[in-house]
Amino acid sequence: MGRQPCCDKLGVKKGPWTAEEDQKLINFILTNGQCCWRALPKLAGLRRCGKSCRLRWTNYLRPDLKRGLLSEAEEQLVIDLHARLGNRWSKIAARLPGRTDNEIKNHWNTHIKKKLVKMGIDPVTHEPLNKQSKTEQSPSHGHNSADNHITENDGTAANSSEDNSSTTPTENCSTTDDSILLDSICNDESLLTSLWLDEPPLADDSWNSTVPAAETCNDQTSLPSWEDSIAWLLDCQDFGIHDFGFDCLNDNELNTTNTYAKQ
DNA sequence: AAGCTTCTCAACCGCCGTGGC
DNA sequence: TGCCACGGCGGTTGAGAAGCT
Repeated sequence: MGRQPCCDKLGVKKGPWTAEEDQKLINFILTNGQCCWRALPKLAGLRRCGKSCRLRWTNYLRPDLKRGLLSEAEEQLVIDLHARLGNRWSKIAARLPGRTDNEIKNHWNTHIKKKLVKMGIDPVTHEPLNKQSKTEQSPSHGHNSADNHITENDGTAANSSEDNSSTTPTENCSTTDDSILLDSICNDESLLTSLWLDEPPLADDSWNSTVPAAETCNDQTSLPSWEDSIAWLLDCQDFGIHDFGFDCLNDNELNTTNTYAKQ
């Protein structure tokens, strides 16, 4: 029997999104907020699966996304969080404002994994590879690496960063802000514990306040026109919010900015 | 310049957790 | 209590880009 498909496969378009589809999706979400993804395609006039719409929005169209490669500090933060949380990409992404789980997952698989292996570190356990080979006979070891990592941090991941600069070019400048972010998160055990305990992610919270619900955005007297909004969103796609300098804002500042924008 | 290989990342797939009935 | 619908997540795929010979 099995589950029903998430959407009617017949007549549902797949593959890369066109600019026109993007615009329809942006238009709809700006107008109505993020409501029922399943019904969205029909309401927005898209021949897409609701999941596909959600993915497109969260991974590409959201205006608060940073574009471009992860900075050195972000990369180090990902390594550190992965050592503690395992492949919980959404949780890791929640600690990196403007980054998506998909983006981090991709970066991990294409860059960080290789880098760690090169450095002799097992990307799964974050243990040195030779040490790993000695202990891998133990049936319990590595079975649930995430569980192991959360209970203790031997500092392997943190140490692993030392020769990062020699192995990978720094595509983005590693800012002081990034370093502060890294330090504050990595040193905050309670924060990491709360992540492990499925506390609501802050970055998502900040975003949630960005998109007005249909009921709450009726007062549009001061809002830019839809054309302006869409143009701005599409600009964000091209340049990334990072390029506007918004990434220096913390979540509260973003909230404030978003609240102000709604007024 | 052309063909081949490797890399990147957007997008899809299927499973899981949760809430409503 | 079980079923269903839905949103969300992580693993995987494949088309296009980039690099190499």
